[in-house]
Amino acid sequence: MIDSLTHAAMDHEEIDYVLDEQVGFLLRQAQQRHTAIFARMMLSDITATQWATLAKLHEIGGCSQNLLGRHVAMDAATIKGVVDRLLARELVVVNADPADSRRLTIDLSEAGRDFVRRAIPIAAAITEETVAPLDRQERETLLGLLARIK
Amino acid sequence: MIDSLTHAAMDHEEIDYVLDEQVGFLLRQAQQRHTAIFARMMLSDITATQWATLAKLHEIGGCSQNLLGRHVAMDAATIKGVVDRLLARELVVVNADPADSRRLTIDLSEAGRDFVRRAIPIAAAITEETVAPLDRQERETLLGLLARIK
DNA sequence: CGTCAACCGTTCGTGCACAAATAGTCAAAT
DNA sequence: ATTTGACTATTTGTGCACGAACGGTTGACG
Repeated sequence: MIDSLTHAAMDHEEIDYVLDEQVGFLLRQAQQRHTAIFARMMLSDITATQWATLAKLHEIGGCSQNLLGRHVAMDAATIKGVVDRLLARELVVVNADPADSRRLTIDLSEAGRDFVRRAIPIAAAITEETVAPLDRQERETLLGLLARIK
Repeated sequence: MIDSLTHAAMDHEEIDYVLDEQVGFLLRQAQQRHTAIFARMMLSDITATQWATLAKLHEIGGCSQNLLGRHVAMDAATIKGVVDRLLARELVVVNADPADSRRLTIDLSEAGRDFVRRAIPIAAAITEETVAPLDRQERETLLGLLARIK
């Protein structure tokens, strides 16, 4: 009797869906905290996306705008806005590609290179602060898992 | 000689900062993928934040707008926009709180309750798809680590 | 040679996210 | 009873993020 009642209840029972245990909800909150840490610690009100763009230019050197966007996981519309704001701060320079008139070549300006040099230790500290609740092994685990679902 | 050269190099060497290994950059990309999965699978062009709001209302019942925002990790300005869009779709209803004229009470509408019932299995499938590259134990680990840095 | 598919940058519209400022309301302490 | 401080919702402004559409360029292929 109890069994049949239980079984009948199961038939109509909703899936156990608890918002606070969903990976998407947790991802959003983790990123919110990271963004807040970034805004508090980074120089000159540079945002995380702007920093990603500068850091990638520092890694790979000059690059067409769209390709740069692919390197930092931004679509064409987004990278354009980011580059425009970096341009307004004179941290990057834009040149027409003489060999292909479709392309704009984006480079760090001298001020941009200087900024990156000063900001790298801060960016490292931001990462450290973001994962501060985790020990060294847990940090490695988290990076590995995130890389696999990205 | 080699040692002293190495040591001299270390003195001026920049911190090893590789963008693709930074937790913030990986978090953003993981969330981008989740958002894309969500947009592809969810009903009626409901976004992940709108869904979070509906699902939380389903969990806790009616709620003031600001408190609802705190439950779903959105500030007052953000939750207002989300509620406005849900209101335009007639998935929620708004009533003045008779006991406190500052408050607006947000509730699921009948259509909203119906939508949540139909969407819960889909939301569960979206979570499943997001963590599909991970096995059961890795999923648990990821949720635990994210919860600690959120 | 033409054309055609693939690529480049740009623009528009929608939707989060948050800081800061505003105005109204409430409760509690003086 | 007034004031104080906390809370409510709202508005404005800036910055991602992405889909969709556009026009221009390139290179390859028939």
